[in-house]
Amino acid sequence: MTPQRPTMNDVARTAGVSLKTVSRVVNGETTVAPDLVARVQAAVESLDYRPHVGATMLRRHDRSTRTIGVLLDDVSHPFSAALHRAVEDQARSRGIHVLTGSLDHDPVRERDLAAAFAERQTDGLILAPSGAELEPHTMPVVFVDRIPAGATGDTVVSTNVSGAAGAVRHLIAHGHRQIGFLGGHRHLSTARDRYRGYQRALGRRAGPAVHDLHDPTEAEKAAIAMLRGPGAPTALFAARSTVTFGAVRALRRLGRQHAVALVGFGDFPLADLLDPPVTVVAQDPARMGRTAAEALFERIDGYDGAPREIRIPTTLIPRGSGEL
Amino acid sequence: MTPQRPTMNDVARTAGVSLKTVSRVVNGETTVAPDLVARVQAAVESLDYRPHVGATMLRRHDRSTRTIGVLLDDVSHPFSAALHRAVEDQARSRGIHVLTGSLDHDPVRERDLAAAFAERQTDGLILAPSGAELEPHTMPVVFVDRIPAGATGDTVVSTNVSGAAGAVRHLIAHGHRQIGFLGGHRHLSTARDRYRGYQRALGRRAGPAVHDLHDPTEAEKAAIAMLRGPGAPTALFAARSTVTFGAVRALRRLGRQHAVALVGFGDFPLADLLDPPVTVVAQDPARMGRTAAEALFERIDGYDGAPREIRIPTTLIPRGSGEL
DNA sequence: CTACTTCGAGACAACGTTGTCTCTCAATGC
DNA sequence: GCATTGAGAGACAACGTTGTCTCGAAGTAG
Repeated sequence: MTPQRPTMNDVARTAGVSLKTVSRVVNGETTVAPDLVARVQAAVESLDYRPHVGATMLRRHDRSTRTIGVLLDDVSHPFSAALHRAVEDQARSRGIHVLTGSLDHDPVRERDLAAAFAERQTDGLILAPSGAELEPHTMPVVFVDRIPAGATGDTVVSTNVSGAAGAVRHLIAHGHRQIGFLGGHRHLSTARDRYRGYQRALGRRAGPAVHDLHDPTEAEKAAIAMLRGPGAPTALFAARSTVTFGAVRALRRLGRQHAVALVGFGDFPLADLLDPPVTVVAQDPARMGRTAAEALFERIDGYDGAPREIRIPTTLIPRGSGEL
Repeated sequence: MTPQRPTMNDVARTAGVSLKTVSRVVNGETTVAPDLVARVQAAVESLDYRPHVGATMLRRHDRSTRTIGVLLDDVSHPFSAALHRAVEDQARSRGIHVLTGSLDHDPVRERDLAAAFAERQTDGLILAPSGAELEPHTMPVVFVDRIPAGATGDTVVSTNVSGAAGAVRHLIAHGHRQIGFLGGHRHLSTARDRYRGYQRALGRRAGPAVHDLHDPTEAEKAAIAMLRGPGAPTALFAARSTVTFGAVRALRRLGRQHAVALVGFGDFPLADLLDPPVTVVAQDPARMGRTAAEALFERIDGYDGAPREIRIPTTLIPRGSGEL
């Protein structure tokens, strides 16, 4: 037998008033006599009554759920986690709840979760797209970190091209001419843009490049091969933090961490405590999340302008590894 | 004028069938003639019809929302983030969505968010308690990481006492007799338990102790003071990872990172790349999240046994800093 | 003292969907 | 050829709540 939560009718009966009066009290209307209010509240307490959200939504014509969805690569990854947190803070200030999901770069998961959130009628979605064909939906969507392949909507990204170019120019300014590139999956716009920045800074002097590196282990192997190969670079540019970790390990392994320069894209905790401390182009995931949330709320509130592409600046943080 | 989503009635009209037939098709009942199914589906497509969740819930007597809440200290903190991710994975395998919230050790926020989730009728809650008085609620709750002050429910925690004791015994085994303790807020059960483990391992030989350290900066100051003070320890035990960061910085600042031993409670990325690599007692946040989610789902499914306290073992990972 | 206003509180319908009942029509068995 | 069955499809009520309408009582003005 199910516990059967009490309804307004039960409350009305125990309080000895009409159903509608309970409704009024529950909704804080002022047109109820004080003693009745007290009786109703007592009954609500004693029965532990809670309004049925479904019925309330139905009657109020309220399709808004005061909930948004956030779909990121992996909520346990520091970048995604910081972004998520910033979105949550923005949402909290508006009394809105946040549903989360990790996509792991899986297009199927992306499509399914986006559809599920649409189905559950979240009021909006913040999505780090990895190339899924999204079902068309009416709900507002803001893309973060990467530019989606097909769909249109507001997009919040780092200044990937100029950030990467700045990193490489920094290496050039420190005398490096042979600079290697280690990058992530090229089907993601971030990987492509950072490579473009690298190329832009170097022109025809572009050095050896390895793409589509997935995790630190792969990156470590690629870096070792590059440093042992012909035309070995004197400096490395690592286009994302997992690749940076692999590069750090590779240099350490070869005992060349003080001989080969390294600049990574994306800051990470303890970068300043490594030996040498790692120079990075820092992104600002918190600001990206905040900005994405603001854009989404504007859309939810009815703003209907053309899709915007908002670029969040990156910052070069010289720490030692890039100034060798 | 509101966009007004279409209802089943609209679909029925455009498909030229009865309301109920649409309901049957939408719910995948098999007692509908194939041509009607096709007509209805076409109408659903063309109108972009989606069932009204409120009405569905109402009619189905379905108070379940297939959603759980996860309230942790800070979803951008690696420990919370890993735990969150594990919960999410468990939930996904059951087709359940996850609402998140960061509490920042704020009891008001804890109470408010727990109440809000109860209000929105999540089916259950996973909570890292920090001492708020929770309103009584009917929804199942599983506590993680810390043991709540008042409320009762299943609890999933690390083996804090024995883990801390093991860390300290490890230092003792390496010849240390004067071991300092750096810990977090004592109103949290984790801080108290880890201190108890420290005391248990040392008995009356317990060394200097500083409690209630909040962030790396505070911890760094405290460690420096301790190492400069009278009876300076030859080894440090840092009871949480933010404190460990501060201790690492302090030793580095004093140039004593190869002279004073350090064991931290809680693993962190790149610990193995520092100099010296940091020995830790690793927790298993992913397993804690998985376990908590399993416990919660059992409760949601109706299990009604006495509250359980599940302890997830910790693992000592010697890396160098504790073997000086 | 009457007429008019105001205010509190209940009756009733409606929101969009699904469970149950009923009806029709065709297929089946004897 | 008639009764029986069953499957497909519609009519209707109901879920728990809120908007609207109504009604009675009390207050106010003339």
